[in-house]
Amino acid sequence: MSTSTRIMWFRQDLRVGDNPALRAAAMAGKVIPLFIQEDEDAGDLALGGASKVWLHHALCSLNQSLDGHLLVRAGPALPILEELIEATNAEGVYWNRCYEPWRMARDTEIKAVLKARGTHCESHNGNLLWEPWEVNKKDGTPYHVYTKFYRRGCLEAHAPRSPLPKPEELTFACEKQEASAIDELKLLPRRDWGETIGKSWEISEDGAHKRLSDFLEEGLHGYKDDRNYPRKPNVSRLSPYLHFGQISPHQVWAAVHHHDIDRDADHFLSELGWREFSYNLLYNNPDLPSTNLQKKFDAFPWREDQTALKAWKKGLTGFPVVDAGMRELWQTGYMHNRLRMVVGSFLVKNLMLDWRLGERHFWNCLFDADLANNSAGWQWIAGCGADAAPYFRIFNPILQGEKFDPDGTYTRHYVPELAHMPDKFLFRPWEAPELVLKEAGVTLGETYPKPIVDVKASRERALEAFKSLSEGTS
DNA sequence: AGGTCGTTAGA
DNA sequence: CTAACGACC
Repeated sequence: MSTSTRIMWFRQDLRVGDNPALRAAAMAGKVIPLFIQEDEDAGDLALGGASKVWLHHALCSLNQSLDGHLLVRAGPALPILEELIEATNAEGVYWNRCYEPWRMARDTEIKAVLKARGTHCESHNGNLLWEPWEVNKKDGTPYHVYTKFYRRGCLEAHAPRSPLPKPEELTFACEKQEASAIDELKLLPRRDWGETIGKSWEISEDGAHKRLSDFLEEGLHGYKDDRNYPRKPNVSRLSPYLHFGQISPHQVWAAVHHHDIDRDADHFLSELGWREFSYNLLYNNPDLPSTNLQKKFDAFPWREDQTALKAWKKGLTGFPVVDAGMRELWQTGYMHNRLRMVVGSFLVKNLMLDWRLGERHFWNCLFDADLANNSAGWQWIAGCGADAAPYFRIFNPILQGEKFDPDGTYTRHYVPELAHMPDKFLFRPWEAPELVLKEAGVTLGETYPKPIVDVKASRERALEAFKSLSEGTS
């Protein structure tokens, strides 16, 4: 092996297994593993509170995997890299690509500057099964319809590569680092929220693989149907691990292929396809996080209502299934996908508040906050995105509860003040007779809010508003 | 990846 | 009278 020094710049690939850039760096020389807290480069897209908590633990774990050698810095990436190259005589910098528009622009600049000064730069694909610029229709333009994108654009192109093993040999070109360096990034909040929020997760590369194998064992069978029931163990909960790269989609893809690809496995893989689709949309539409993909929505008459927004964020809308979802988010840094659709529809359609407000809140509160997935998801539920839910598809927050949480287990867990409500009225407590409320220990407006909107009237209001948009193209 | 309403087949 | 289905929003 060469004795030259190589910087491995970790970003959203906080793992040792299946890490193409790390492997390449390790084969080329001695390695300086580096992480940069990039909030200064990120601007408005600085990490949300929950993401910081996850990142803190992920870095501690990665540092352990690297035997304490992880260098940690904070600030604009380019000067930090230049300074480190200067100080260590590093001959190359290696990273796995990220796809946030601000990162792509910045990485291009970094590559140009470093190459100009004679430093070798290598970027790899560690995060996506298909590069976003690879998947296009025959005429070279991007897909707008998910099924075509995935079935034709992805699956018929080439199979995802197999996961790479850990580097056979990893020699460091730096000393062990002070254990307190990660603490000094001050990623953990002062209040105890940071500790309680993460307690049900094992935030490490090993934890990611345990989660995957548990899911394959307990959750994949029946996935297609049971993934919609928030109390069932049939969702993978891999999203935060995938976002931070503690597991790669290639590793997940390969592990699923060790099973029969039945309808459940096929459906689960297609959810990875949605992740690819979101990245493809973001790549082709850098304004996806802030701008309606369908221009006609620019004229949409969003309401201003701070009181309603606050009630939504706090899980005090008076709609038990909505409140359960919002409280799950606040308490655990996660929300089941079915609930994301329900609370999203409620915000955008029943409250008629701008989807970007929901996007921002999710960005702050979700462990898996991911620019591509979050913005594509909100555009989907708002109806302004690509291959989006048609505008008239408005979830009924009562029926969704009755259908997907039929015995109320999930809702009662997160809305304990309704624990003793009978199933019949759990999702519509305002319709319960006085005696039923009294026996359940519920006083509407005191122990639990009255509904902040009328379902029927707000639904019609949203349909009217959407109808008012010009029926012009896109 | 929905909901609502009207119609119809069937208890 | 209710469940199942399709049209439409």
